[in-house]
Amino acid sequence: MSDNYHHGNLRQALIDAGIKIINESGEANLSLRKAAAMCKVSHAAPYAHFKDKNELVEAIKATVTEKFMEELSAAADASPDAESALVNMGRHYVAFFVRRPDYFKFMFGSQNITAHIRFDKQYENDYPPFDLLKETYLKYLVEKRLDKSEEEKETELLKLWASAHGITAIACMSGVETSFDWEDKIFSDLLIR
Amino acid sequence: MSDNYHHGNLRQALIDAGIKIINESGEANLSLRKAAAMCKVSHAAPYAHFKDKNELVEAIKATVTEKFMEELSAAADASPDAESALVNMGRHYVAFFVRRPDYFKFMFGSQNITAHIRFDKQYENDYPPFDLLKETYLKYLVEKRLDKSEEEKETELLKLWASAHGITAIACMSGVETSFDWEDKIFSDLLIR
DNA sequence: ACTATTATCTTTACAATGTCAAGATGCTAT
DNA sequence: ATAGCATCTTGACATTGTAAAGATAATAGT
Repeated sequence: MSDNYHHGNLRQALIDAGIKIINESGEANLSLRKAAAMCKVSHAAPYAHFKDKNELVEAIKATVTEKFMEELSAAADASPDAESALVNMGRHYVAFFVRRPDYFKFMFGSQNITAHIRFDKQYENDYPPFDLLKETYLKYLVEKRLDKSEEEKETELLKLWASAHGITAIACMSGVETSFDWEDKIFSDLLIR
Repeated sequence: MSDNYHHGNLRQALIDAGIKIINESGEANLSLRKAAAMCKVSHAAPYAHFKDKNELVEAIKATVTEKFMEELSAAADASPDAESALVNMGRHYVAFFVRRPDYFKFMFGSQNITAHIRFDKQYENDYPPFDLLKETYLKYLVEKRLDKSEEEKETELLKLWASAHGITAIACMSGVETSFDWEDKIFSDLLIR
């Protein structure tokens, strides 16, 4: 192939450029034209490989999902049994994205909310729904006369919030199918302990 | 106030217009100029009330959070004790956004992933990480010789995924503070039952 | 009541972007 | 060798965010 005119593998190069842009300056800065420029190609060249910007975005997401899968599989394979595989996968699920928060924001679009889990100090939370949850949870502990360690409390509160948030995220995804009303059961389950 | 020139409460009107746009055609379609047009005001008028587009977006988010809080508070207030308040809040947490998935997408940007929780039929999932989790969970059941109902399995699988996803989302938010390594504990906790 | 100040809004302008259309270039199969 | 196709370029246009300059209305101070 000639050096200038035909790029060789522009499609993959555009995906890589896109990932680089997202890593360096967030999704807001991702544009077809910038990705094209990084590949030293005209601004309309991407249209030979992607129908529109969204198709590039989807391709990038597919690539990230692939990497994600590799890490999860490795975690599962490295575990002696399924139980530890589950725990390990959970850990890597979190770790993969925590290492690159921009990926998570890109894939799932997380918000910038400041919330303080700790109980030992009074913090100002800027997300009232979390405050309410925290307060209610504390009331629950008092009512039930449960005496938990700082650590236990943080774990449980985070579990409650994470489950609510995670379930909501999943429920808002178009294709989730369940056969019964799982919500109630899950939230009460979380408290029986 | 004069009718044309000074709007009266343009700031709130822009927020309302923004919410309407998001409800009707998603966040991608939200633009300062459209919101301004809906308020019958020139395209630069919003700059008297918002520094830039992001400030309008943040104001809209604050409004949504307010409504969200109202629903959660109502749920808590209507509950006889804190335990049921927690369960109720969880239910309304989900319900609020499920009623308007666009709000959740706007607030937290959820993806369109198709995943099938059900075990009684073989579905094609388009999100491999979920498949892996499902498989591993099934292995776990076999290894431990656990015999659970379809309903129990679905609940538990969803709980696992939701927790992982929710914890990740929360961990990727900038300001979350914890005092210890909660991840491990949470994932193993979820299995002890 | 009059004027100065400020908040609000308009008009104009520009750069970045997504997208389309027309054409150029190089590859490949017949 | 040539026809057809994939790939890329150039040029154009509409949408958008944003800045600057000025117009208009409300308000405060005198």
